[in-house]
Amino acid sequence: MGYRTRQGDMILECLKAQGSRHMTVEDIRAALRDKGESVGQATVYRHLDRLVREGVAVRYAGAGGQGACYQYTGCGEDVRAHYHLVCSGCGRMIHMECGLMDEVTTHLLEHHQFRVDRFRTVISGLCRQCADKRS
Amino acid sequence: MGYRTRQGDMILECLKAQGSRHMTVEDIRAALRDKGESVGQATVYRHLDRLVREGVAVRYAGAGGQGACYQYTGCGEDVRAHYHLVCSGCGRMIHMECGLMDEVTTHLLEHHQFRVDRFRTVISGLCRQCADKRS
DNA sequence: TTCAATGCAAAGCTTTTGCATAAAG
DNA sequence: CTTTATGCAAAAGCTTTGCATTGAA
Repeated sequence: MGYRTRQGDMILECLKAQGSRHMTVEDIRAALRDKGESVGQATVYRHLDRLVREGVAVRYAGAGGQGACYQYTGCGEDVRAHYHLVCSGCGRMIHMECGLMDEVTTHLLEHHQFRVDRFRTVISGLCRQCADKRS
Repeated sequence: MGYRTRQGDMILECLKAQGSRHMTVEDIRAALRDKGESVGQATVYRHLDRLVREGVAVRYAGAGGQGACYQYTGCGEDVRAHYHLVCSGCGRMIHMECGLMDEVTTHLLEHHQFRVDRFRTVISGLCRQCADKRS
């Protein structure tokens, strides 16, 4: 399902190379441009949507309401269920495997008729270090 | 600094009347239209920006990069805690005020050293209707 | 009378879509 | 050869800006 292309590989590489940092669509295009490559913006959007759908990346709103941020998670569909916490201070991502969150998933389904998509859900907040720094 | 106007008062009233719920710019215009009032969208944006700057309201990103959400805070009083569920099928947003989620907030802080920001956190998934439609 | 606020329309952004062309399998 | 991916440009949202006009003080 889906052909493998040079552009797709390059976009994924770009995200991976950023480690715990997120990138906007323009960040990605700029990074590719620096390597002498040019990829259409529609193509970037289409690949990022796919990566998010597959759980390889997450998408969340950037500061100030501007363009969306994308970040590599390094986990595919077959990885054990977990949620992603992203620190809005340092950008670090925490993979959270926890019984309580499994309970939440079940609770939302049974009591709120809502089927959570863990791959699209990003819990935003501050990690310990960043929270300390601000108080 | 600034004149007091009918439009400004009406917009603030609108937000206040929603209590712990947020509104988009269009929600506000629609509510005013229901009262037989018509306020230009630029005016609504300008007032909301001001209210956010003054700390009277907060702004956060809505679903999938769509319109921003604004919520009355009551000048520093705590906004009543709730999480946002967004259906990726129909785009509808569900406000979830629930004891279990309060527990989650506490749990994340105490066991994962993570301070959740409810306004930036959007739980993505499918609502009942959309889930049924797809199976 | 003065100066800020309004409303409209135009402009700016980000993201999506349609379609002919190129590339993968 | 068939099907998917690409890239361009156009379209589609949301938000901001410019400017003549209205309304507050």
